[in-house]
Amino acid sequence: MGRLGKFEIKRIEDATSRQVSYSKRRSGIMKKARELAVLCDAQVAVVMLSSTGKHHHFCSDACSIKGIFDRYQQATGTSLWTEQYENMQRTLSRLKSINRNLRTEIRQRMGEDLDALEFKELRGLEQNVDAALEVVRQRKYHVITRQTEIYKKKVR
Amino acid sequence: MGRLGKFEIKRIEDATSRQVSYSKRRSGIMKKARELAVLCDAQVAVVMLSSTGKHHHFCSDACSIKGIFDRYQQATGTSLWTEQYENMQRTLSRLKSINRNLRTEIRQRMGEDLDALEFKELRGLEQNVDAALEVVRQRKYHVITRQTEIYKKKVR
DNA sequence: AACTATTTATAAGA
DNA sequence: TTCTTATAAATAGTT
Repeated sequence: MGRLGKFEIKRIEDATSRQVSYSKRRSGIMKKARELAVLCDAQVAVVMLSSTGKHHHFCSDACSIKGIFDRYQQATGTSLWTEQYENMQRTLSRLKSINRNLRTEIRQRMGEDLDALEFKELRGLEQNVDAALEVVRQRKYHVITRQTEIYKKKVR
Repeated sequence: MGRLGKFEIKRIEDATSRQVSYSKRRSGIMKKARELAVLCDAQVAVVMLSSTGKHHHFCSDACSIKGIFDRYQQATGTSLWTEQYENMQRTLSRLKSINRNLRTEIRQRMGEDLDALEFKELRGLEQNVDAALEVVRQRKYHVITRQTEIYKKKVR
């Protein structure tokens, strides 16, 4: 027969009883959630993961858990995903901007898109490119010289 | 005195009663959720948004709603945010890679990091930088010439 | 916030 | 799982 007395809230050790309790109480909570949503015109979402790996959920309204959670986030001001998401968005646009600038710099170093530059900037760019040219040239000579020496050794 | 009869589950029209009911039933659901979590060793998350803009939640475990939802997502296989998130991650690393390459190109055009380049590449770079230098130089002369003309006109 | 008449939920048993 | 039943728990209406 029924319950014999008050009953303590602690983990049910017997696996079968635990599962039966889960099933019964789950439907109880779902019912309560639905009632609360209807009676009080509230939005309710319930998510449950059982110890056996099963999962169930209840969701008022148009049954979009994501929707309710997004609204919850907005309401609480605590951003669960939003913060991370917005961080990524910021990083992304920052990278894009840096990228644009790098491309512009390269184009200018290639002699393109110079219209926006003033005389001083052009002079700076010229000197910079000139110096770079000298370094590249020396490096080239260095490489060709070393290669020639290696070749001579082989022939010898 | 107490409840006089069975009572229909439909929106409570009286705002005060609705609010009181919300409050009472909310604590009821929270209690049930906690009991389920403990008794059945389950993970439970409940989120509620009242019609008056208040919000409450219950969460078993270490009280991370995000955690439970992430696990729920994993369990159901439905990716609510994951897909979007992974897309952004991909875009981000792509941009970072492009960025790295652009920086390398610039450094090489500045005469740095040339060790990795072979002779052919160095010769190509030299020719490219040389041509660019010529363009920049001509542009500089163009600008200085025009500026001088404008100055002469002003003086005249 | 407290009370209380009823309805509900549910543990244990079948 | 589903039903039954004894009992505990929840709660609508009232104060």
